[in-house]
Amino acid sequence: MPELPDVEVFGAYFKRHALNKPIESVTVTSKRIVKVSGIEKKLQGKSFTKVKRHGKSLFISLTKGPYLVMHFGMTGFLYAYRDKNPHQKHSRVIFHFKDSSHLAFVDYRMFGSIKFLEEIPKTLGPDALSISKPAFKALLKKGALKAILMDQKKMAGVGNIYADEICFQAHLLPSHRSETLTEKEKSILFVTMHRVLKKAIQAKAEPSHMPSTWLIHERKKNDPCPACKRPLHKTTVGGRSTYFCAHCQK
DNA sequence: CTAGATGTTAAGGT
DNA sequence: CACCTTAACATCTA
Repeated sequence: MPELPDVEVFGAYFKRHALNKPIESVTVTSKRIVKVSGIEKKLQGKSFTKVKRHGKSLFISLTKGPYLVMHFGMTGFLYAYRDKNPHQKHSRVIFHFKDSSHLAFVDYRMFGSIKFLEEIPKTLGPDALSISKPAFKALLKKGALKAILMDQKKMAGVGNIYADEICFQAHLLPSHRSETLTEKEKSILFVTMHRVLKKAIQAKAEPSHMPSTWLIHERKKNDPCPACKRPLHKTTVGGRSTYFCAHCQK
């Protein structure tokens, strides 16, 4: 679930529920998630002052010191609650604020991570919503189109679900070799990516709020293409399960 | 019971 | 060496 649009929504949620509140304590239930030793001491008494998203990560500024960086893996999300609320089943880290509210980092599969970093790591490419058109086009040199869209080193933010969606709406096959794309197709791809990500954010990253013409609703074998109703195909591209319409995408 | 699932990364192969 | 593919991680569900 957590690709760029989802993490953008998590960022807004974090802002609403966790910004500028002194931290009373931190509970770590799963050490695996937290890549920082002594996180409790490092956060105690400080406040989160700013959040920015880059790709699929949140970079959270503290009163002082490096960023607290959250990555949500495959199944991570945030959950805020007050004293009496029951907390989520798979809370791995809980931030307790002095005003007696709490924010839980929930992640049943534990592929998420929380760490401290001084800056955005160089292993991450430019954010998919900030990258310029020429820089984007320059990435489309070699390899399967979808693999490039998902490569976080080249460009950060697009994952498996939205890569399929972008290819579908751009009428291009995920397996399309990028070296054979025309300039025009590259432009269409760029514009489509931007539009898909923006709309997904407007829909709060909630598929049920996205147009029924989107591929995102159809991720079972033989589901009908939202455009032409022919059955979709399933393959593997870049090592990930991929859905596409052989009729609508070239 | 088995296979597969939205991500990342290390390891293996060409 | 560069590039691509696969396995592993932990847990749940179809």
